[in-house]
Amino acid sequence: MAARGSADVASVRDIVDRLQERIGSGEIPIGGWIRQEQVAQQHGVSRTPVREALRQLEALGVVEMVAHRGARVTLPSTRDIAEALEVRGVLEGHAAQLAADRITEAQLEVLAGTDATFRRVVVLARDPDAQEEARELWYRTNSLFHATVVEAAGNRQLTASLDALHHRLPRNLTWAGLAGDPRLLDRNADDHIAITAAIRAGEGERARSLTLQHARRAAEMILVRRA
Amino acid sequence: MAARGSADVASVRDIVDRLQERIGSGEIPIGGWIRQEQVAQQHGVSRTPVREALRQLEALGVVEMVAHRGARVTLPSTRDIAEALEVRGVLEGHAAQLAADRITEAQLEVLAGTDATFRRVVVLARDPDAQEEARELWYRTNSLFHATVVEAAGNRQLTASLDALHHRLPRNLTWAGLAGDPRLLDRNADDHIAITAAIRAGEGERARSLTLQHARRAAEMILVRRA
DNA sequence: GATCCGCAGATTGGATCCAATCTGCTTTGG
DNA sequence: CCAAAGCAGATTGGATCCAATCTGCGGATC
Repeated sequence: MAARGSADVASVRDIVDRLQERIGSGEIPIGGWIRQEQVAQQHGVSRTPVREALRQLEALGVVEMVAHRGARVTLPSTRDIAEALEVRGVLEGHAAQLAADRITEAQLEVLAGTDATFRRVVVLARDPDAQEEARELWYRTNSLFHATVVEAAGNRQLTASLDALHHRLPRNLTWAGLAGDPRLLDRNADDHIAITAAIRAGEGERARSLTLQHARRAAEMILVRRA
Repeated sequence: MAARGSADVASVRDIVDRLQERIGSGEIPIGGWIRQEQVAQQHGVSRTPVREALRQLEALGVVEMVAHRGARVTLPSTRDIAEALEVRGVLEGHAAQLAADRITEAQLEVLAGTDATFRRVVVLARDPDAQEEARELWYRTNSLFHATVVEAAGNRQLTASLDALHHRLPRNLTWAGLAGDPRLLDRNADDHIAITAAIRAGEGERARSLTLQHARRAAEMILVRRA
């Protein structure tokens, strides 16, 4: 059985997934170097499959490989982030539009649930001692909301394109912009609720434009924070 | 110097590019297997860098690797193609909308040139002996048109997302739908010209909806052809 | 005291080697 | 004559080995 970090003997796919997790969670910091030998030992394999995994991550835009120096987690520029969020808004907007026609009753239930949770987060975030809990809850809820809309759109290529974009962006970027300002958080909750309402009403065009606006507002907050 | 197929000693990046070319041009057929040893010899390297290149292509969705059997060029399903074309329409539609605000005079010149060439192709395609020439010219012109619009949009993430999508689709797919029907080809030329006009007039919303319609028509033709 | 040079250690890139697995053909049994 | 078993060749997956290169540090030089 597993004596090392995770499972004994791992496939390339496993290594890719594990590294994505560790990068996404911040365990491996943005701009940080990834040592092949270290990853190899953690997974109980030689460097060969690790190198292949790193090449996949390179193709996905998650890391960049520098000759004879190694792989480091891609550090997106402010421009990259702004552009990626714009594209994300476009794709999610389209997903929302499709969802308005195709969403199932069960998926609408899920959205109703996230709406309620977003409201709870607004309240929770007022407590200075619950910031970490609020962040975690908001992040999970936000992920669920967007994943549900995209799933309801029922277009796998759309899902794939959005996944690719997300992997190129640091996680919790939006929360960094929301944190500390109750008004922004409140508006964020309103955005989600309005999108749900438009989808439920079958108003695709409105769902699309609300989603695009929502993404652009998120982008603004993030860029202001970084400026 | 190079005694072998292309350049002597190639980097992983070179191998990726070369394989993409050979897949895109149809030299390696869809569904065909890629032999590591063969590619290695053609590039004057061992199988190690070839495997890394194949892993990148796998991450890009260009090939799929089957354990102990090898890499084969991805065979997209009809559904995959339909969905990818839908997403492409959305992204290019957005690009057209942005282009309407940002396009330069020089880029508009290029579009004027492609418009003229599209008209020439319509005429050329009436000659049964010039089919191959027409196909080639249409393909080059179409690529230039879309590349120019995306470039004018000035969003690198949008470009990257579209490139990723294109690599997942067989080349010359649209021509396969257009070929042999002068009415469709004529309409295709009209589409491009109308989009150019909307961009030139700065009417972003119209450019967007025309582009989306254009993509959907292309999708329809392709799917009818495959059905 | 600052700068340049060069060497030791660390790390990667790629070649080669071997075990595991798959394919297709041949053989064997019904 | 057909189906199942088995064997040989081909091919991949991964481990290991070695050369090339980069980094950081210490000493020589001005």
